Amino acid sequence: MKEKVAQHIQQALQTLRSAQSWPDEVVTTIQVEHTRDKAHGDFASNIAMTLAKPLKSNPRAIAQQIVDALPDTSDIVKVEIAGPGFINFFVNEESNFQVLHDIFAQGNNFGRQASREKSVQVEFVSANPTGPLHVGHGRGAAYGASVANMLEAVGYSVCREYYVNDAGRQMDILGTSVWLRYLQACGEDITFPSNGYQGDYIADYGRELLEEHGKILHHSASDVFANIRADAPEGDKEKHIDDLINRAKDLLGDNYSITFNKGLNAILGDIRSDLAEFGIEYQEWFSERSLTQDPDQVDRAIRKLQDNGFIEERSGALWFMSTRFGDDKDRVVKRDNGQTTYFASDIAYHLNKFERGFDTVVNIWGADHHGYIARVKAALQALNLDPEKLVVKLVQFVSLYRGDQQVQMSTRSGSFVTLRELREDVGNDAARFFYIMRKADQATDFDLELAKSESKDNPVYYIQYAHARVASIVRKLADQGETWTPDAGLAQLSELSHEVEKDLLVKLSRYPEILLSAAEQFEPHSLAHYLRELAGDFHTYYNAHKMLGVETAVRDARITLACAVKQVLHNGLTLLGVSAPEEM
RNA sequence: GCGCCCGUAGCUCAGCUGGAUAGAGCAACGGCCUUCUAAGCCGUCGGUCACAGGUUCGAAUCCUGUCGGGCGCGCCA
Repeated sequence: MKEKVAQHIQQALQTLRSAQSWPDEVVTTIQVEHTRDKAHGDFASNIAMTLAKPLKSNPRAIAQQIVDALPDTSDIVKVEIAGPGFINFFVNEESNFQVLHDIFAQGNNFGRQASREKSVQVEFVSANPTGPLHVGHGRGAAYGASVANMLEAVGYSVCREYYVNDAGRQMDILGTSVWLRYLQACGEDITFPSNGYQGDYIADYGRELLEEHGKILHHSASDVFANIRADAPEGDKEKHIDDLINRAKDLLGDNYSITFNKGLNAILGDIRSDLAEFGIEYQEWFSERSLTQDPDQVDRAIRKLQDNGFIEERSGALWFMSTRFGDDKDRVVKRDNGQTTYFASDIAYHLNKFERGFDTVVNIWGADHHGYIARVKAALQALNLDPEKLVVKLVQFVSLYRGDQQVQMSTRSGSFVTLRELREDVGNDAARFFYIMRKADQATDFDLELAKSESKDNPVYYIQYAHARVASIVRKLADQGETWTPDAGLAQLSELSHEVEKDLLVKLSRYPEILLSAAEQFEPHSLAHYLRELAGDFHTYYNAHKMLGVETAVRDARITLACAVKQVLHNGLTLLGVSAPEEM
């Protein structure tokens, strides 16, 4: 309907242009808005005001000209000029009912759009596989999954991807940590390094390693720690752990991969099942290590940068001159010891993404990564790729509260609340909803008590309750031996004449545009807010008007409206990964 | 110091890319269950949109500056 109004205005402008020879360069995008105040009709346009300046004329006079030139249509019953020059449109009552026909015709597809032949990749979570996901990752997971679902719903072909950082020093620290725990399980007396991974799960993997492989990885503590530089506080914890990593590689030889893979696979397996249980499925798990394996894409990316003239050698290391593209400082891609940096892998990874041909690449990163945006975009430009195709959405931190006490988190120390613990505590529905109900780029407090409370304070239950209430009405009707069908109801829509009913119809008709805008702006929170409002309008309706025990035509019409609300709540909640229960 | 996010009701937050008198929830207070789920509804109270300029028909929204808060600035990953 909004589009129709815009089209009418467009026609009027055409007419005026040809009749009065308005300058052709006077081209404005026609804005039509839903009015906030019913006195202003259903839709309003500010077109006359925006044209006032280029036409050097009074906005109200222009508005009058436009109104006079509007085509005749049955959709619009009244047009008014108001305020400084707004044109207000009053829509025919009947056209408000159209949305109900649409909802019943399209069902679960209502709000969805046909394929638009555009592909988008959404990469999210991508936490290092060095430990279980914690509550911070959960926000990225819920946000990324909702964004991906919404984009898919409005017609994009979506690839959900997890970038697995299975290379680099952190992974060696993990593998070595597992090995040391294994040695302890073998009975060796070992002081665990302060910089190793402390979590209990590492000790579990060590014991499992012993069960699975026996003593083939065993070496005496004295051999392991011979000539190892001291740990903190007397020594340097970084040097200490590096020495231990090298010792592990020396002593274990080819078997080093056993302990390395034990840690990687166990943790990655845990992450995958955690996310799957959270309702999140990926199309692609992209391994960082695969970039360096034949053919070496990291080297290739560096060579491309070199060919394009953006690599410089300084004191034995290779630097990418990202300052040429507005970055703060140049960045090392290959160290003087010949090892490539994490950033080099990232360049290769992004090159790979672009070569896969996505129309848009969306990276969802923790807010602490914002410094990377400039350098990655710089790299894309240096590779002759379009940095506009890369969209980086930052997800700010989550502070977890239990009551009024903040819960501290740290992966290394092992004292953190995992996503799994959170899910078990508050449930998947509350977790998914709470994570996305705030704008992603805003830090948020996650109140465990509130999420868990089955009370009116909790917005998840408020929305689900509205859904369950409709289901309950339909059940009740069936219990009474009565039947209702959408067709019967759709034939009686003229019975819907109350103001609340009209509000609900208008609200329902806005769902597709809310969804589209939420998807394209990457803002699931606006869908969440919409659902909250829709549920609220329904609760108001439910309390004001009876649906059962009234005359059949009225009953059928009202149940039809209620079921349409139920359908839209269901569609919206599904995209957010929240269940829509039939009863509560 | 530089960069990013932010500052809206007592609290937690929306505000649809510049529109008409600034919106929810919670908290506080007062009402509504012999009738479809009270996990609900109705009403009241509550704001100098951090501050100061600027842009224009019009600013919470855009620009500049100031103040205040959070985060990031490794040949780590």
